[in-house]
This record gives sequence, C-alpha cells and structure tokens, in this order.
Amino acid sequence: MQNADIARALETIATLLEIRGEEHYRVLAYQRAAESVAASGRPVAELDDPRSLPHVGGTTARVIKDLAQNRTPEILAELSAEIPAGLVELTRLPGVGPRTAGRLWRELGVTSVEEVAALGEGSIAALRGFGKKSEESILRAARAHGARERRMLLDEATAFGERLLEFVRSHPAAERAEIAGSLRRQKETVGDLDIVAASDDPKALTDAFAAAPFVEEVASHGPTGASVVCAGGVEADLRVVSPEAFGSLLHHFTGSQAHNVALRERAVKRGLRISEYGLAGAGSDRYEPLRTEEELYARLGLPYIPPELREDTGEIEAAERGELPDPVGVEDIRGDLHVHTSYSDGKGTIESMAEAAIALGYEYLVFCDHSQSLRVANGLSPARLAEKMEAVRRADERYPEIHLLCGAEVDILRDGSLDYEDAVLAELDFVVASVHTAFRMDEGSMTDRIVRAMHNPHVRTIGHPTGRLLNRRDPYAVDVSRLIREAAATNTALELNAYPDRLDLSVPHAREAARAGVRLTIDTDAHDERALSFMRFGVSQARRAWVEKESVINCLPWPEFERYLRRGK
DNA sequence: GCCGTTTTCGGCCCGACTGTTTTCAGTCG
Repeated sequence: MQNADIARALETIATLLEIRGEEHYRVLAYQRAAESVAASGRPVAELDDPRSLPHVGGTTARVIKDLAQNRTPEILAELSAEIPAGLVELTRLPGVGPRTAGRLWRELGVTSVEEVAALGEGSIAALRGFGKKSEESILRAARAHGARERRMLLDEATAFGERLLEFVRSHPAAERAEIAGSLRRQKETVGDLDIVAASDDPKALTDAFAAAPFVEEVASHGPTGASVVCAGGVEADLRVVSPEAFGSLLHHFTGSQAHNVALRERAVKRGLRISEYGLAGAGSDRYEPLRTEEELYARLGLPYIPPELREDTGEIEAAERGELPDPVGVEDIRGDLHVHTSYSDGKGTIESMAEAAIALGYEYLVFCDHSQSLRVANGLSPARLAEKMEAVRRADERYPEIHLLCGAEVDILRDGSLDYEDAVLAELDFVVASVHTAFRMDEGSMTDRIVRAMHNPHVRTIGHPTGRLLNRRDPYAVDVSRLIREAAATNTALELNAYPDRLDLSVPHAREAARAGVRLTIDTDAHDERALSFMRFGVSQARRAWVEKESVINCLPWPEFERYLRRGK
C-alpha cells in the first residue's frame, strides 16, 4: 500500500473507533498517525521503523507495517466486523459526526448515507435529543450527498476568496480583513473559505455577510461569526474580533488545526493559553489580545512561521532550533522554463507569451512545445521544431528585455527512450522530459522508464513527475524515492509543475527531493498568457515543501542560468 | 494511543454555534 492509502486506512480506523464510542485520545492517536504518514515523502514501507514518524508509537507502527505489506491489521478487521463500512461515509455529511452516525445505526438500523436519505419523516425526530430541525438538516444533507464533493483548485479558490474579501473590506464596519484557512496556507486544494476581520461592530459586519448577495444559505450566524453557503455550493466562514486581537484571530483561523494544537500544547507547558482572543496565563481567563501574528510567535519565544509551513510537520521544532527554512518567494523567480505556444497545443504566440513574461519581470523564458509523437497536442516534427527554433531566435533579437530560448517538452516513450534523436535534442537550449502516454504500467517499469530518460545527457528536468491531475486522475504508479535518488545521481532536476490541477511534485515529495539535494524547476506549463501567473501556486507548493531558492534552477539570475546551460548536466 | 524542560504514568487545545435542552452534547474549525 502507498502512503496515501495507509493514511486513509488509519483515518478509517479512527472514525470507526469514534463511532464505537472509544476514548477521544485513542481516536486522536490514529488521526495523528494518519497525518504523519500522509506528510512523509518516503514510502513508510521503506522505513526501518515507522516509530521514527511523529505521533506513531508501538501500536500504530504495527498497524502501519501491516497495511504497508497489504495485510489487514487486527484492529481494522475487528472494527469492520462490528461496524458497517457505510457509516464512515455517513460521518462526512455536514452536521453528522461519529456520535450521530453511531446512534442512527444503533437506534434506527441504517448503515449508509443512502439508507438515511430513504428514512421516513419523523423517524429521526423521534429519537431522544433530536428534533424536527435536526431531522430536517440530516435528511437534506443525506439527500444532497455527492452533489458537491469536490474541493476547489487554488486558482478557483483564490478568485472566490478575493471576491469575498473585497465584500468584507468594503463594509464601513470593517477595519481590517484577510483570507485565512487553507487558502492562506496555500494547500493544494481548498474545501471552504475563511475570512477574518477586525471591527468594533462585529454584529454589523456578520449581519451584512450573512445577508450578502452571493449567499444562498446561512448555516449558522452569531454575533461574532457567520457560516454561509454561497451560490455554487462553496462554504464560507467569517469571524470577527476587535482590532487589537486581529493577530490572534488571523493566526487561529489560518491553522492548520494540527499546527495550532501543537503550538497550544507548547504554550501550556510554559504556563500560557492561546485562543483566538489572545494569550492568557494558565489560571486566568483574561486574554491579552495580540494585534499581529509576529507578536504571538515572539511571545512564545519563536521566530515568525510563514503560513505555508504551519502543518505540524516539524516547523515548530525547527523554529525552536532557529533552523526554519527561508522558503523561496515568487519574487525570487527569474524565468519560466516550460511554456507552450500555438506551435503545439498552446494558445499564445511566441510574441504574446514573451510580452506576458516581460510584464512579470522575467529575465528568461523557455518555449517547450510537445514532441512529435504526441499527435493530440499537435507535437512538433523535427522539421517544424527547426522552424520554431528559428522563429524563437528572431523573436529573441526583437525583445532585448528578455532572453527567449527554445526547448522542448519531449515525450518519454514507453521504453524510456525519447521522442527526438539525441542530435535534435542537442540543438535545444533546454529539455523537459515528460510521460504523457501509457500510464498504466507497473511501478517498476514506469520508474525504469523515467530513470532511463534521466540518464540522457540532454534532459534537464522531468516534467510533472507523477502525472496526477487533482480531482481527476491519480498519479501513475512510480517510485518517487527512486526518482529522487536517480535525479541526484544524474544531476537531473525534477519539475514542480505550477498548474493548479497538477502541482506535481506533491509537497511531501518536493520536500524529500530538496532534502536529498535534488534541484527543482518550478514551471507553469502555461498554454496561454494568463497561465504564466500560475507561477505563484507552484512557488506556494515549494514553500510548503520547505524549498529554498538555492534549490530552484529558475531562481538563477540570467548570467548564472546561462552558465548552467552551457556547462551541461 | 502517544509522549516526556513536571519523563514510564497521567496528562493530552480552545471556543462558537446549534438544537435540544433547563445545563449540555455534538459538530466544526
């Protein structure tokens, strides 16, 4: 089993334990172990001892070992025999947690979302502690289930979040407002949107938010916050505090949950309590409000931790040791090494893409259109490639502001050979090699295929190394740890593809690669001018992976980048 | 079930909101 599957199984165990009514901290232990596995860049199957992962002890280590070796852990077999599997899905309904799911099963005999949806009126309301309103909300959730399961991609979430932010900021009662939550942390996909605001009249602001034109349904609405469903099914939350506590609130709602918990546990050991209202002494409930996040970290004796790092994957410990990374910023990016034009399947021309790159302040831009065998993308024959190369050279002379280079995104064929002869590749300034076909190979063959491409002296970077498409397609089977080792050995870079539906390498793998000394290229793979701005999302993922600019090839200033090109691999 | 600047047992983050309640459990973030 892969890490993602193991993490899912651990979460399932946690949910089943909770439905059964087990003690909260036992449940929490499995949830935390799941997070640790998901964040690991190396397959846990390769670890000598899973206990080297945080929050993994003797019991969960055995469970992880079983799962990694495709055995069903005893605890999972036992729980599965006892509790219907459909109840796990039931807990995903908004407003339905494990306690409710457990009671619906035990007292009404339902075992799935579908069976809940089919319940007659009055059956849930008849249970003790439930009423008409609870029944109505549970039935509605069950009947609407599946209608909006999908998490938003970063570009969509960003656009939506900025519209909400603009609405809140334009209200006269709003002194400050920011986006918080997973969007501020730039998680690869975003489930709901969190806005935090500072105001001396929180009620006016939350009332206006709940009554906003984009609101379809108000899920909850109190004096300091409101939770709404917007047109299109996107959930959005607003929380408001007084201006002097804005830093505390922003930090609280930026999360992640795991980071906040770890930070609060650390605070408790120092006799402090943290909440969205500020800092309090152990016995006191009088919170001292904090205006900025920087003050909060400073009061805890820590340097500022950027939002993208707040996942409880070692950032607090690194901050304590003074070893936080200085993550790459979008301002460090000097060029884009992988963009398409209308020569293959892009929409822009050499000129329009060049002008868009100049507007971004880039020093260089590499055109990498598809290679000949990729017919669906209008891949270039060697003759058309030569023609394009000439056109790029001519354009380069016309745009003194930027260095325009001609490369290719060359297909890695089934056997690991490349879609152009070496003599053709040698003519190019830069070569990205990618897999676009025959995804269904076994892991060993797929890994061999890509490794063979890495050994080609002209291949500089491997494009979107796992082929995943968020919300649409799983990665192909490939041993990324081996790719990382071979990348280091062959001095080949790995791409962190910035396209919002790719973001490939994933964060754990990018972190593992950078740690192994492998260099990355952060490329947009833009097929039109607008998509050049997706660079920010690639940079965000790199930041989440603790990548510093020294690890990123396209952070090299032109003279050094040119030397790197001339030097060869 | 995990973990240790209160180290091998006894702790383990914090609050808003809802619906059903007369004091709280459940859910959510």
